[in-house]
Amino acid sequence: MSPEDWAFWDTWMRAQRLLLRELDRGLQRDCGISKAEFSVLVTLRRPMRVGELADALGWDKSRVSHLLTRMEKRGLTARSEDGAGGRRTGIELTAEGRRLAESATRAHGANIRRSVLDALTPEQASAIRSWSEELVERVDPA
Amino acid sequence: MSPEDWAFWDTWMRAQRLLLRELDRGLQRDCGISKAEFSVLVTLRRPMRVGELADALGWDKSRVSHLLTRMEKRGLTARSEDGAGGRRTGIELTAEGRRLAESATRAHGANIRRSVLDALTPEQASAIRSWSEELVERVDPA
DNA sequence: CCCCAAGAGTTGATACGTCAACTCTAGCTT
DNA sequence: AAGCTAGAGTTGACGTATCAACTCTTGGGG
Repeated sequence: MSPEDWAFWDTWMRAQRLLLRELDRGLQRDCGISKAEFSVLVTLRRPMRVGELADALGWDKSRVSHLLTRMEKRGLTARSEDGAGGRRTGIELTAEGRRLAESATRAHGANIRRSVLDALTPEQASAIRSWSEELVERVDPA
Repeated sequence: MSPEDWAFWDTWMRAQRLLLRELDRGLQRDCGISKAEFSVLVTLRRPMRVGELADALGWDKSRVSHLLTRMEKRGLTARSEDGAGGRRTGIELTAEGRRLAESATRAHGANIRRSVLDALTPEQASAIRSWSEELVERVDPA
């Protein structure tokens, strides 16, 4: 790696970190939740199993389980008690969770638009899109 | 935010996460250190104060202090005992730390080149470079 | 029918980042 | 010189991510 390569890489990663930090703080400030919690809220649109949610998010089951435990304590999600027939029915949002999902989507979307999308030129957007798609395809074709 | 905007954003962030995860694992596998530790190793080329290192990295002092405590336990860095004259002399790499810094730079650089740089078209690279520079300038002009 | 193997989910240990509170020192004020 | 304040550094608490170990259920052989 040449010094220019390192400089390019450092700047890129620095921009990335600054952006994520700004968005995280916005979400925390406006809605009182973390980005991970936001992801759960918008993904859990219907009752699911833990494994299903983990797959949808591309996360590890353990991470989902820990996060659900914390969200459950705050009344955002619920684990349904094992059904009488012995079937596990899974997890779902509470009414409070659904309400938050709605308002957080609005607030977070506005932040993203303002901090990122509005500042992108069409060429930048298409280059980033193509790079992202290629990388996802290469690393995680599923 | 339109559904296309959300899809664009989700793909971008997903690519970012996959990339960082891959590089982190490579660094851990090849050198036994985290990305944060790598940053300290390459930045701490001479004895410094904690605050100076924190500024250079753009991190908070507390984070640096915690990380130094962990790295010290593993023999990578040392806090110099307060000098006789009452001057604080700060922190530095051990010989082991210097050795690791050298080899990790090589290994990590090769991973970055292979996973990222070699896969970028010139247009993608220049779009990403310009976006990164603009964002860093906007958010953290220092 | 019993046992066991596989999968789902949870838990605990450890590492990490952030925030706020704390300690210590040095330089300044009076 | 005594006290105060500002800045540096550390620590503790908490939320979070990852890994491995564990439990529980279930479904399939014997």
